[in-house]
Amino acid sequence: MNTLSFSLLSPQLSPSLSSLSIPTTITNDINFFNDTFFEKSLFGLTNVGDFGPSLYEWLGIAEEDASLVERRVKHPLPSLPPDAVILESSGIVAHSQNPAISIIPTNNSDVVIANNSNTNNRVGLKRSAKSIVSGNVNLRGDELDDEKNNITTRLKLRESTMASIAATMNMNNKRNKNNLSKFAFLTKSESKNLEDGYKWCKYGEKSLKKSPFQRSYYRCTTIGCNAKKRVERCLNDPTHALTTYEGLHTHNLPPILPPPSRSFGLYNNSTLSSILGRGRGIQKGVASDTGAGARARYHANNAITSVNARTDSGSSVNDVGSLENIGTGLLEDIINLSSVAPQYHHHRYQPTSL
DNA sequence: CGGCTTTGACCCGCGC
DNA sequence: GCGCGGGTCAAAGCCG
Repeated sequence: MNTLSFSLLSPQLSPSLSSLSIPTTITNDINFFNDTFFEKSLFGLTNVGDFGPSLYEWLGIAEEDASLVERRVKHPLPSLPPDAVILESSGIVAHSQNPAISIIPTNNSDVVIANNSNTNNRVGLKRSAKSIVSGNVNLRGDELDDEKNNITTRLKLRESTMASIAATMNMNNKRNKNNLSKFAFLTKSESKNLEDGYKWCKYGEKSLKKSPFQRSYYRCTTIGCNAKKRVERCLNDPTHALTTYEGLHTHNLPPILPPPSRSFGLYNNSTLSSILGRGRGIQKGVASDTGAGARARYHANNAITSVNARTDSGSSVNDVGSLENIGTGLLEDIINLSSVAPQYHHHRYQPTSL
């Protein structure tokens, strides 16, 4: 198997991520998706795990194998929307109620962005991973043709996805000047927030010199966690939101939501808002906590309560406890930024220039 | 009234 | 040293 290998510039921050090798060619070797892969992959780097199982399907891993993998890794992968489709041109777009529509580059220089006008060109991808990988299904002739197309498209997607992850990691490594793990996601979204399952506190917003749009600043609300993210509109395409993550989560995903489900819409913004309580619009629940500044938190009754230093008032957030209770997230929009937004080429990603 | 966002001020690093 | 621009702070204000 051909692989791409990278080394992190700041391994002291991520000891388990001192190097990364990912395949550049399609692999059906389940052994590749082992602990090392996940711990050293983008998912391990970002600790954005604890997602549903469907990315295994996305990657073309049979469900039974995915189950084995899930038992072996600490951080399952993002779930794929149930109505996700792969365009004939091998891009993937997640159509759902969730406004964070995924776009994955087909290669380093081509990105397919779907909209309602080209849905006729989509190839459905709702078959089980088992059927995709093993073909172990009873299909009519036309269905079999579709299935073959799906398999081909899926494998192409996996290949391009791996390449995309490699490119993203490579870009990230080159940017790691300040010993901070940093990477970005570009999502097609009317919302500013990419729902990743973590609970964020918005602590600032700035107008940017080089952009007519404002940048929002968030930090993870979990005590001791230094993860931050910034969200801004893509300069070239305001319909896309650029989310830049900085630092590593030191905890698992808080189980705010019900267990992973293939129902992507379950985690849309309105649902989040209703689950998480009162709020003002779409940011609620994703970037929510008490105000900025010194915060004290305590554990009580299997819950973390965030306490604002000014008001001593708390908001209930569930524990970050056992894996069995871990929720899910939607961080699945890995993209090679330079391919869709030229202004985001490597040299623009100096840690202090964002 | 509590929880959360907004927003102006302040801080800090960098380039000139 | 100064100014610019990005990042952060925290009081005020909004909303359910």
